Amino acid sequence: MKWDDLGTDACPVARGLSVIGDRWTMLVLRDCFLGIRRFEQMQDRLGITRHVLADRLRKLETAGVLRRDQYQDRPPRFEYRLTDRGKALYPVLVSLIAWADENVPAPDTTAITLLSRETGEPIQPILTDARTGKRITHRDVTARRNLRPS
Amino acid sequence: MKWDDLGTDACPVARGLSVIGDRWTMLVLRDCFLGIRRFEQMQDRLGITRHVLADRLRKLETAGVLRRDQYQDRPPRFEYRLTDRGKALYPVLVSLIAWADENVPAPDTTAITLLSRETGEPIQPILTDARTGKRITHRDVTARRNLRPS
DNA sequence: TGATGTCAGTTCCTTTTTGGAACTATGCTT
DNA sequence: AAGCATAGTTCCAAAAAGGAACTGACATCA
Repeated sequence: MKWDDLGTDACPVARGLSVIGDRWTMLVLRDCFLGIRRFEQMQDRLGITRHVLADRLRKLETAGVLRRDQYQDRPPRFEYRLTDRGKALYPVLVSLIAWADENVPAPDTTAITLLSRETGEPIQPILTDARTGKRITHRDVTARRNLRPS
Repeated sequence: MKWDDLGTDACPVARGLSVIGDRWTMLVLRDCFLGIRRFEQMQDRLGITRHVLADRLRKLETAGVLRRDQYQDRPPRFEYRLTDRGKALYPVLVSLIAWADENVPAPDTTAITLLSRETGEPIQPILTDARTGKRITHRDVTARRNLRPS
């Protein structure tokens, strides 16, 4: 498999990674979820080089994950916002945060906790099945490859 | 920020991506979750170049996500298995699958469905808070940066 | 008026990473 | 003896990322 073919692969993992599976994209999206919208701000925060950032934003726009809005005419200025498709990536981000918090040691100065906006209590994200309400672990699940009639 | 510094960043997203945030790593782990254990098999399935695969496996072993087991002495042969830390990545993988299935169109020949091993029914993974049982969306959550006393 | 600053990029060049193919080493099978 | 299997390594070319400077349209400051 070649990187450029991931987007049309039968496997959803491959297709997903064709959009978010590179060094910087999820960090860009993290900033979007934190409310960062502008090029300069992202570049300052991420330390990514400008043309790589421009390229990623273009690709995310093409993929329908971000929308590029003009917020001022003269001179023309743009900001990037998550679309619904982008917002739908939140579980991926949260799962990653939960994993990293437990499995990749933080430097001892800072860390981040997710809090319920309602109660202010820390949340503990787990994956459940919407139908049964039961927790999902890799032991409970198999994968079926569906061949559609052609 | 530089790529090599991600691993010690205060942000768990950055730390997580320092382990799994490159082009191929999650595809390698997908195969591991599917029961693939050997170098040749992974290389055949992924089409990744051999030295990149060797490098990723080494890094995943160093990160404690995979364990390299010798399964035969003469000649020495090894296989790679998920550790508990690796298995803990399952929610990230499932969230990605769920997102891609809905948001990155598949070619019309095949797709993959996750099934409950118990009931055989398709599962519909959602993220919930283990404490309250409520569904987690990005509107319900804020992030707190914890400064520990030094 | 000129100098400086902001924003959203682009351009140019260097360094790093990846791709592609061949090669190594050890034993097993025909 | 000639392949085959496994788990890599080595070498070179191509692609991607890093770094720094530059552009263009405006605003602000002195």
